[in-house]
Amino acid sequence: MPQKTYNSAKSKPLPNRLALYQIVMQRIMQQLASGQLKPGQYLPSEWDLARQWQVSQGTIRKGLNELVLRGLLQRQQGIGTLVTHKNWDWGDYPLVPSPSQSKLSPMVNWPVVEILSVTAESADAETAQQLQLRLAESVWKIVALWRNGYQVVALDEAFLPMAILPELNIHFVHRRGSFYGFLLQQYQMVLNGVQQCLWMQYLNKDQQKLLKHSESEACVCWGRLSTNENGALVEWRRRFLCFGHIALQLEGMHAEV
Amino acid sequence: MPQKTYNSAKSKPLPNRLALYQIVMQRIMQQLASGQLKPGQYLPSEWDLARQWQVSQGTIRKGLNELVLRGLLQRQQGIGTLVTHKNWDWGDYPLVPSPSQSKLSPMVNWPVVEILSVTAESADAETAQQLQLRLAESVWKIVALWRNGYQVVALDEAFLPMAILPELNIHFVHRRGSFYGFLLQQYQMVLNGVQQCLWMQYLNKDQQKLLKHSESEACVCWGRLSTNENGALVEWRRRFLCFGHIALQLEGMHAEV
DNA sequence: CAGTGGTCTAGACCACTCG
DNA sequence: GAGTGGTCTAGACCACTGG
Repeated sequence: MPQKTYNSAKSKPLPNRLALYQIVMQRIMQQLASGQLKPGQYLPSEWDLARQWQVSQGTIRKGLNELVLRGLLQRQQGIGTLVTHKNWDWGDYPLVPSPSQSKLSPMVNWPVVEILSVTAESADAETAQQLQLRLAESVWKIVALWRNGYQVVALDEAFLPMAILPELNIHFVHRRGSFYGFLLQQYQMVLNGVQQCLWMQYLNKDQQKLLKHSESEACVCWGRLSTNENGALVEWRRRFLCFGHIALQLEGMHAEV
Repeated sequence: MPQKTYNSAKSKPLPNRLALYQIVMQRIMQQLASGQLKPGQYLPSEWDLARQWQVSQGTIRKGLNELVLRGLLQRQQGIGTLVTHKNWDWGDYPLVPSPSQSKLSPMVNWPVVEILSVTAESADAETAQQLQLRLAESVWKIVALWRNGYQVVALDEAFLPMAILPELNIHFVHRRGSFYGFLLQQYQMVLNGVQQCLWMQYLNKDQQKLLKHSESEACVCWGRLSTNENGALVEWRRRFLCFGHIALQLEGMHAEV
């Protein structure tokens, strides 16, 4: 009689199936998106989850570790695993006082988003290249403004191929707090940033007005390209940043040893 | 007779010992620093390393995975594990054409560093706060200029507590290509970035001259705080960036699924 | 002390690449 | 088919936290 060893497929021999630890990740993320798991809340222990979902503790562990890397969870030896306070749409990075003016206490601020518009457009050269679309192919354009208190700190322009998200409901998007949470709940889609870059460019009139930015100065722009779990390019997002005496803290650049 | 199971200490019951997978990491990094392993070169297979260093394949695996996360190695299923082409001092991030002008081919450029000076100074307010020193405590200040071809792209100012690196040999530093490689070889010290942030500030006269930057415009500044493997703060580095039509590509923000 | 996450092992099978 | 990395299991022990 063969002993129970590696039952990879769980009766599903497809080559394209998700790994068990990825299913673990998805389950956790769905609980996050649905609100069943809230920031600050503790998860069941690894062994409990293993029993509950009928996989080994090591597999649960690997799945949770991936979510720790993504900044969704954090762990404390001897205590447990809990959900971080994270702003998905902003992209993990809080605002702090600029180091060059750091007499203040290190207050960490999370800006708040307001979605200004969701429109159907045709891809311009930049968007087409980033998302690997043909020129003028249909995309959704989402414009959003980030505020830290009363101060405007960033303008987002996100572009998503309409082919991938055909029935994106504009009103739904507007009502939600988190756009990425919306994607997860409506499309079971988890975005995974694959490339980021940083550059400077001059703003157009509309952008200047929204950011109250002067015409003569270039603005810092932070671009991010994201895929879904199948590797398809889903979003190209440009973020125009308005630093006052504020800095963007990119912490946790690597896993801690 | 007890079967061989978990022999954690390897005859070293200290509580502060490094984990085996961290020793694996150090060995690999030392081979990188010494030049025994070169960019593009393949490592022995996981099983070979496991036999060679008398640990299990899973432990080798975990160590290598950490180095993949740090961008030092990359893996290809069915092929092997190889050393990436990486510029330690620059911090992993290549220069690419700015997306807003992306008619060009996606040429990736690695800038070249020139160390301008290594001096002993006393910590100013910003440095003291970042490195958690007392005001005016002794630090090394290293100034370096980054060029992409003939174009100056960044100015680095790094501060390191003299207490941690008492005998830093100035001539040694100057002769080396990589400062972090130098630290690894001379001090067996591996820096681990723990915090990064991004802000804008005006440059002083010296900085303006080196970067050929105008007085009236603010410059993008990228700060990075690093510890050694014991968690001691070792370096506060400010990088003043001069984007032309160039962008800084921050790829591999998260582990790929 | 019990319970949690962290490390480690041994062994199995899967998926991919190449000759 | 041989060899590589990728996933998974079962079981062990360690290190930390709290009551």
